[in-house]
Amino acid sequence: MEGQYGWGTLEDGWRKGPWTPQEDKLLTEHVKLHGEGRWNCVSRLTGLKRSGKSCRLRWVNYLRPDLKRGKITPHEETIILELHAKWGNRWSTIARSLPGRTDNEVKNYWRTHFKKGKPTKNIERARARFFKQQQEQKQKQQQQLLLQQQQQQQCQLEVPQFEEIVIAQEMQEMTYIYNMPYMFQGEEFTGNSTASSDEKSSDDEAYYATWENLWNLDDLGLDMGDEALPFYY
DNA sequence: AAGGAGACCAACCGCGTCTCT
DNA sequence: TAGAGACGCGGTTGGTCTCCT
Repeated sequence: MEGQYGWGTLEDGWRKGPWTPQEDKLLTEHVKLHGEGRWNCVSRLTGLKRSGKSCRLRWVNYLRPDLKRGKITPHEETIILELHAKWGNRWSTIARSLPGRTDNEVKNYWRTHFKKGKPTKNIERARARFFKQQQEQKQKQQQQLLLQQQQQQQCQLEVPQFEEIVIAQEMQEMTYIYNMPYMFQGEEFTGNSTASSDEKSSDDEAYYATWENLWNLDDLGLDMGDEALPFYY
């Protein structure tokens, strides 16, 4: 059974398609009165010819008063990238870290901006900046280690084992990546890009390859459990 | 000005998990 | 403990808008 019913269609007694302002009003009043949850009771209590599923979705994605309208900011974009690298397509988990944003919004944003290796200019700059800063960080770290070794040799102290040095470096990189979203806060990613392809060294390309994997995580079909590690492992 | 392409977003669907009886 | 219903999540679709040629 299917027929025209206002803007949408009526199927199995349930209305489908775009919501009308009247329906929105009914649903909003219902939630104000009874709170969220028990979505299957909504149609009975309000007279709305919408399934519980449809009501929940409309409320969560559109009617909730705490929703943030407008475009995703560069800072939010960075957070999305970071968390997607960490959790994959767990949109609701990612959305929880972005107050006022829904999983649907995050998912749509990811698909239009990053799916199929189509990073925006902002992301290109973010990547370039990430790489540059990480390189600087590494150089600094190596210089420090060298200095430390020299001092230890002079004092005839035991030099740290190679593994210890590597672990220390990795720890520092992890801290850096976790702090990325905060470093970009309130900025327009105007940092000088080092992304010029002609200037890339082989090391550069290795890092870029890592980022490319991040953009195409979906395509890898990875089954990441709760203990899934961030991409840089 | 018109048409095509791509971006954006609301909404639906299917499936897995949770909760209650 | 098992089954049914409710709920939540990720994937997908389709309509509208915007920009470019």
